[in-house]
Parts: sequence; C-alpha cells; structure tokens
Amino acid sequence: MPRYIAHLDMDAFYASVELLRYPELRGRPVVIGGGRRHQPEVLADGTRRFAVLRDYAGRGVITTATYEARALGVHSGMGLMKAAALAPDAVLLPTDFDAYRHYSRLFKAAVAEVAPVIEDRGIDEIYIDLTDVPGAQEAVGHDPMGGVRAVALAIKNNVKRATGLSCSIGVTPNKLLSKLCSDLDKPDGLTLLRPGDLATRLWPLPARRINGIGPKANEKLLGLGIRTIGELAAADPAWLVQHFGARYGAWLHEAAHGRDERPVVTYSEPVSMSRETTFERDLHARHDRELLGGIFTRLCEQVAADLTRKGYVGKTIGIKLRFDDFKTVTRDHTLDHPTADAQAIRQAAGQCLKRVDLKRRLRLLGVRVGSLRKAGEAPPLPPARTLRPAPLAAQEPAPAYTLPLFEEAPEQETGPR
DNA sequence: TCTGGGGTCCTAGGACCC
DNA sequence: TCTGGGGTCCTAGGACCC
Repeated sequence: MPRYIAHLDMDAFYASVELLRYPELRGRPVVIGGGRRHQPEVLADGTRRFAVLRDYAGRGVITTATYEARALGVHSGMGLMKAAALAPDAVLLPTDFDAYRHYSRLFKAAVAEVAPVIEDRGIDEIYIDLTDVPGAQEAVGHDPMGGVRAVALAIKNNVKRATGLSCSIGVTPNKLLSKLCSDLDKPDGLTLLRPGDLATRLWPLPARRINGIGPKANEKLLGLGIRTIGELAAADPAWLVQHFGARYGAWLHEAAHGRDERPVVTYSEPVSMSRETTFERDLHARHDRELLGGIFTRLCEQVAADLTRKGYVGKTIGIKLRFDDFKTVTRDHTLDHPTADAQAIRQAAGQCLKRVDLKRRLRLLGVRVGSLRKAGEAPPLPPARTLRPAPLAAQEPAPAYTLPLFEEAPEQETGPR
C-alpha cells in the first residue's frame, strides 16, 4: 500500500489572522512584525488608523507579509527599516501570538477530524499521514489518486470552515516531497505528485527549495555549478560526499532523488527551552550593568516559569550573547541535578557569564535550559558503576577582560569574621 | 537604513571509563 | 608502561527551520 503523506501550510498565517479582525485591510499590503508600539488606533468615528512602515524606527524584522506586500519585494526575515524603503505605505501590525496560537489550535483540530495522524511543525504547518484514512487508497475513475485528493480537499474545507483561513497542501509519498509541493500552488493550493512526476515537476526547481538546503549549502552548491534539484540529482554522490561530508553529502543525493523514509511523528519531548531578547540599543556590561542585570534576571525568571508551567526541569543551563558585530557566543554548564528554579538558573547562568569576554557592546542576551526531563520523573538510571567525580571542565583561558559583571551584588563574605 | 525569537540537529574535541 | 578501540558525557559553534 503506497504511503500518502501530506504537508499542510497555512497561507500567510499571521497576516491572514489579522485580516480576520481587520477586514478593511484586505487587498492592501500588510506586514506583521516589530515590537508593541504600533497598535491600530481607534478614532472617534469608530474607524481605525494603522501604522505604516515609513513611520517605523527600530530593529524589528518582518514575521509575515501578505501576498500584496510580497509583491512589493518584502518578505519574512527582512528588517523593517529595509522593508520601509521598499514599501513605505504598507500597513504594519504588531505580532499577537495569543491570537495565532488560538487559530493554530483551531486549524489542527479541524484537520484531526478528517485525519488524526499529525506531526506538528510549528504554529502554522503540519505533516499528516493520509495512508490509512478511509477512502485515501481508492481510485476515482481513471485517477489513482482520486481518493487521496478527495481527502485532502475535505481537510482544506474543514480548515476553512473552522477558521475562515485558507491553506496549501502537498500530497506525495514522503515528507520531503510534500513539503516542496505544498509551496508550488500557494495560496489555497493542492498539489499531488506521483513518484514518476519528480523529474518533470521538481528537477527544474532551485536546489535551495529543498527543506534542509539553507543559505550556506546553497552558496556552496552554486559555487560548484549546481543550481537546480535536477543538477543535484545528476551529481556524483561520491563527489558530493567529498565536498559536503559523508552524512550531508549522501543526504543531498537522496533528497534530490526524492527519497525520504522519515515517519510522521505524532509526539516528541522538548529538548530545551529558552528566552532571549535583543535590546533596543547595544548595551555595555559595565556602563549598563544595572539594566543588563535586570534583563538577565527577568530572562531567568521567564525560562523558569515556562519550565514550571509545562512541567519540566533541566540540568544544562546556558547563556547566549550577541555582540554589536553580530558575533554570537554561548556558554553552558551542567548541574548535578535538574532544576526549574529561577534562582538556581540565575546562579548557574551567572557563572557562565563570567567566562565571556565582555569588551564589546551586547545586542542580545539569552538564557537556555537543556537536557530536559519531566518534573517529578525519576532520573535516568545511573550507570551501575560507582561514583565518579564530575569531569573537569575543559580549561579555558580566562577572558582578557574580566569583570565585575552585572552581578546583583558581588558575593560578599557576610559571615562573622 | 542591516539582520527577532524559539527551537532542533550535527560536528568535533577532550575527559573519562571499560 | 605503552597502545588502542569503543562508548558516553560535556561544551562550543554553526546550519537550518518556522
């Protein structure tokens, strides 16, 4: 029995949710992103006044743009200041994750009514295994995929009915191809692909369209004279391995030939939780010590709250810093026992911070807790050996520029003398 | 007008154990 | 004392994705 895997992608999801509540914006270029300060203003006559890109100043990026805005050359990930140069009259709305999460739950529930085997891929997309959905394996007339097409249409209709939103679906034998296909006919698309259609439909596309080939790999491929999926498919696998390493090289070859056996995974445990923030202006460890200390503490409290709310503890505490030159460093430290306690996290993260050279100004600070396990669950069985001392931390030269950082207060010996 | 925030996975070296 | 192979854990960085 052939596998039928669907990839469903909501069309311009955040922007489309916003259009549900601001229908007067339909047809206009709209961009979602940035901070808080551009809420629409309700005027005396009940109409709304929206912020436009030209008035924006700050470090935000676009998270989603309507198709009208995309036509002007803006796209997600683009800095808002740059977008403003291209589309100064586009409407700018702040992100409202609570609203998007609400509609995310609605559309996923609507899909589940038709096909329950769903893999979550974030707020606006999912994979669905249609293989065992009743009717999916039946031909309709001369169309061997008529049954699965009907199932996919039922899913699209159910999503539309439940949310008022459109989505695009690709249906193929695997996740890799379905992800590619859901993008071919956006918005409101439905693309089915049989294995035999690979060469004609997909090989002409840029290799960059494959999920897993990012900017770096693509640049390297271009440098090697490979632009399309077809050209990648024709490349000698041994040659790919030479240039990209055993694992990635072999995967590139498989991907270009449309081969992918990954199952649809309906549940997975989280690996880490983190909070980070980019400052409105770059901050200096010394000059902005108090401000940074406050932000640092707040990030620790937020991660701790996230862990607690979701019922996890973790024992690897890490920090992330991004400097004004955009260089990013991380430090982490593994505790003996997992925790979700803000003070314990703050303490360990503070130790990590002391191992970083803080000459340069910072633009971002983040706190992460990894090696998660469910709170209240027994730790994994310790090896049957005996106690062993904690491994020595790899020795690191102390930073040239050491600190009285942004500790709340330097640890003082407070005891009696 | 430079470049958000939340994730996952991979690689690679060193420590340590058997 | 030397050599060494396999495995796990820890840490840092980076690619990639939504």
